[in-house]
Amino acid sequence: MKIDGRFWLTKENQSFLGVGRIDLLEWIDKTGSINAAAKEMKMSYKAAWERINGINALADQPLIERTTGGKGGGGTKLTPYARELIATFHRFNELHRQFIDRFSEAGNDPERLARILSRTFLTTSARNQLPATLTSINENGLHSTLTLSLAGSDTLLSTITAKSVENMGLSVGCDVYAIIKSSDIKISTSASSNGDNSLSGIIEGIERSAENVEITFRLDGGTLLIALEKHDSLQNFQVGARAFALISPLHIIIGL
Amino acid sequence: MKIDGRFWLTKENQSFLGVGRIDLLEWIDKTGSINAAAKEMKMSYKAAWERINGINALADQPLIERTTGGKGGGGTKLTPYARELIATFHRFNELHRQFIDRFSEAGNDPERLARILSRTFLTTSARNQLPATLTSINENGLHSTLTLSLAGSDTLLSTITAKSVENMGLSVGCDVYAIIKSSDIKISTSASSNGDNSLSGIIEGIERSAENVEITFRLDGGTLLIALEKHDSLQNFQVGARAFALISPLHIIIGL
DNA sequence: ATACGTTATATTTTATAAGATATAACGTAA
DNA sequence: TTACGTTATATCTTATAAAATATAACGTAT
Repeated sequence: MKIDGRFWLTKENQSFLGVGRIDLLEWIDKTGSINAAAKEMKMSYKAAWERINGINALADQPLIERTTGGKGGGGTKLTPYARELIATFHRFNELHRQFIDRFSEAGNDPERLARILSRTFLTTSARNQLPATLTSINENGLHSTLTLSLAGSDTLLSTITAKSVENMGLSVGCDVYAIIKSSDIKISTSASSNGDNSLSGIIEGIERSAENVEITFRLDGGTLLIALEKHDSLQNFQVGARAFALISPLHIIIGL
Repeated sequence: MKIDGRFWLTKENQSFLGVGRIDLLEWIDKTGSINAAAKEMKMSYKAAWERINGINALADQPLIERTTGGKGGGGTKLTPYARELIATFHRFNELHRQFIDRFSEAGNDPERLARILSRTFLTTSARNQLPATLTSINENGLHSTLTLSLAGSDTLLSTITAKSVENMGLSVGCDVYAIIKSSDIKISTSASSNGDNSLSGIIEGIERSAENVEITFRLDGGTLLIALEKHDSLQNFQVGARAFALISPLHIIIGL
C-alpha cells in the first residue's frame, strides 16, 4: 500500500495547470509547435489546442505566442513567464513528492507524523542562511570540516560533528545552506590569524542601538551578511569601507 | 492563483482509497447500509457498490461486513481495520492540507516563494533541536531575550535579534525549537556565573576520540543533550555523575 | 501565383462513464 | 407463507468526453 498525490494550480476555482499541461508546455517549448507537441504526447491536435487555449484564457499573463502562416506555417513559442512558471512548478512538484514519500515512510506512527510536519517548514532565527555548495569533507575524529563554496569565489569552512555528516547524508557537490547567527559574525579591518573564516567585502550599512551595532556586509562574491556586534567592539567603521567578516567554523550550522 | 492538491492510497499501481471513497465509507458507518450511504452522497446504489467492491477487492484485510436478508433486509458494517484506515487518512489529509496551504500563502510573490522553498525540509547539522515553549520575550535594543520552557521544569534563555522575532512572528506561547550545536554546550561540575544557561542533569554516556569527547547529557526534566568538547577541557567526568550543561544564550538559534 | 505547415474552428463519429431500470437471493419477523 | 429492505447483478439508456475528419485563414519562400 503506497501513497500517491498530485497538486495543481487553480484560478477562480478552476484548475488550470497540472502536470499534464506542464508536460504539454514543455513539449511545445522543445518542438516549437502545438501540432508536434500533440504528436509527441500522443494526443489529438484538438485536445492539445483546447488545453493550451484554456490555460491562456485563465492566465493573467500570456504564456505562449502563436503565429500563423509564414515559413513552416507558423508556430508557438513560450513566453519567459511560462518558463518561470514551469520551473517553479517543478520545484513544487519535487517537494510535494518528498512530502508524500515521507508519509509513506511514517505509516501509522503518530509521533513520526507529527515530526514530519514540524520539520517540513523550519524557519530559523539565524539572520544568515547562505546558499552554498559542498566542495570537500575532511573527517577528523568526531569532527568533520566542510569546505563550502559561496556565490562568486568566496569559500567558507564549517566544522560539524561527523555524525551530522552521516545523518544528513552529506557528500561533495551537495547544495546546502550555511546558517550563521548574526552575533557570530565579527567585522574587522584585519583578517583572522587563528583559523577563523576571513571573508573580505564592503560595509553596506550600519544601524546603531544603545548597546549594539548591526552591520550589513557585502562579500566580494556578492553574498550579503548581517552581523551584530557589541558597541564597544566597533572599530569606528563607516559605510563603504573595506573590511573582513570573521566567522568561526564552529559556529556555522549546515542546513540541507 | 492558488494551489490545490490531493493524495490517495494505491495498491499495485491502482488507486483504491481517495477522499471520495473515504466519504462513502464514513456514510456507510453512519447509516449502516450502502443504499442509504449512496442516497446521502447523491449517487446511484450501483456506483456506490462498485466503489465499495473495488476497495474490498484490493484491500488485504476486509474493510466491511455485508449481510443480506434478515430484519431490515440486511446491511453493511465497517470493520475496526476500516475505522483505523479512515482515521489515518484524515491525519494524512490534515497534514497534506497544511502543506498545500503553506505554499498558497506565497501567492504570486516570487520572493516569498523562494523563502518558503528554502525552508522546506530544512534539516540542520545541529545535533540538539529541542522542542520548547516560548514563555517570555524581553526586547533590548536590537536584541531580544527569549525565555524557553523545555520538558520538565527546565528553562533556557536565548538571545536573538529583535528583527528575527519580528520576521518569525514569535509570541509568548509559541511552540518552537531551540537549536544548539553540540560544540556550543559545555559540561561542567559547577553552574555558570556569567549569565549562561546552567542546566543540571546526569551524564549518560561518554565517547572519546583523539582530540574530542562527545557527552550524552540527560537534563533533570528529561531532555537529552549532546555536547562535544575538546579533550583537555574535560574535568574527569564519568557516566552517572551529576553536572551542569552550560550554554550561552547567544548560541541558541530558534526554529519555528 | 502556388505550395507549405502551421493555427483555428466546426462537425461527426466513437468510446467511455454514468445513470436508470429491473430482478434475483437472502433471512428474519409477523 | 408472505412482506420487507437490503445486497448483488445484469441490461439498457443517456450523457459526457475523446477522437477522427474536414476545412478555412495565415504569411513567407519559392
